[in-house]
Amino acid sequence: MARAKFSTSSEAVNTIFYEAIPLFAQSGFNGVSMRHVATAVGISIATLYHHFPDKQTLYLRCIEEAFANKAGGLSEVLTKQSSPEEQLKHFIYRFTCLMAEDDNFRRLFQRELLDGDETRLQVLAKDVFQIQFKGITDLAQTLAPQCDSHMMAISMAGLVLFHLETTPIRQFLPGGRAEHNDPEFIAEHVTKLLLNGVMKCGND
Amino acid sequence: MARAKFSTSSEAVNTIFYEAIPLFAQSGFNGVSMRHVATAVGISIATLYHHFPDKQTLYLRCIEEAFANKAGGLSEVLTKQSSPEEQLKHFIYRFTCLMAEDDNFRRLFQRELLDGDETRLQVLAKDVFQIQFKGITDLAQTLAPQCDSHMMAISMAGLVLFHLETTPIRQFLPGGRAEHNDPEFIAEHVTKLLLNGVMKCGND
DNA sequence: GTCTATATACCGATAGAC
DNA sequence: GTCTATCGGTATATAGAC
Repeated sequence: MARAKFSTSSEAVNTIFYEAIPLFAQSGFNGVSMRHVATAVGISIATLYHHFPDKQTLYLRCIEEAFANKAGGLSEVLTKQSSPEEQLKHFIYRFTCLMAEDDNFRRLFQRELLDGDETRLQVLAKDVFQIQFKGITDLAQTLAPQCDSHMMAISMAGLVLFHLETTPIRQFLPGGRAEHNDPEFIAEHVTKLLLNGVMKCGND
Repeated sequence: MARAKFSTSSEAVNTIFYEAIPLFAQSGFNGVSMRHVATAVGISIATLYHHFPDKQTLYLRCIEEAFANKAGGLSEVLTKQSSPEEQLKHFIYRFTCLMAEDDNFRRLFQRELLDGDETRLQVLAKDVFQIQFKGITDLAQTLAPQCDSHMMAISMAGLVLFHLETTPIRQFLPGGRAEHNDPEFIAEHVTKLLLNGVMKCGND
């Protein structure tokens, strides 16, 4: 019998999450084998199966773990500021930084949009995003009462996320520069665009 | 010897593309086996390998094929209209319809953003998107000369694509309604947002 | 809690006949 | 151009010892 690497089960499980989440975020469900995960953790496949009944369950628990850790940070983003414009500016800046600093979360989310079945997306929407998304629609409602706040909330999040999502290819597209990947630069561009529209975007 | 299903090699190859592209778009490179493709086409694995040397090459040729078919459609989108506002409105509408009607193309693009290595993204940018993207930056330059046209072009495309990308989860988020998935509805929302900004988005 | 060993299935890829 | 048969490797998952 090999010496126990972890003294408690939850210690082992946490280490498995720590190693597996970046792997799944990087290569996706089908791109990561139980062997990969076990090797990364430094345990055998059998031990991995001792902690999780199957690969599907391991993956889902990783998703839950990665998203649960993020829900708290998203809540802080929507604190009240003086004016609606300040609220928007503050939200975009914090949201951009939060998404930029955690590629794992962002990539897992993108992968779920592509591969998640209806049940999984429903759980994700209800249990992880609902409260935060409601906060964004409320902000949109304050800023533009005459507008569809659901569409506006999607637009606000999408502007930020698409800039981050396209980071690896933008350097090869006309006009792409390194500073375009700076969260502060992205946040400033998105805020100006949202506040003024495309025609007056360069003005302050 | 089995009777020949296809009379020419290119006929077989085209049928392989026709079956393989939706499979790769749906499940990704690692989610589709050569067996799956061969079965979908109605040929054996060995026959598939007669037409493509390996799986990697098949996948890359599928990407090229799917994207080549789209490049033409994107060119038409940037025809000159009377005013810059009309140009923008026309571009957003055509771009939205084009992306909405071809899930395969859009999903393959999203997957490449997640999984494509630097070489593949460079080829994609230079050979597929460069000309079209240059057209969008030119439009952005016309609309907002004082603005970073690269950032603005990304924002314009991102607004449309993120609405399409989040279609499967939006129905579970607060305020989500079926008509939010209508390309015309999306195009109208995005156009208004770009032209007026968030504060005046509901006005015409 | 961890291991070795193994069952079973599928993977990508090839050989060689027709 | 297409097939059957097969190779070597890896996948998920389990059995059973310690």
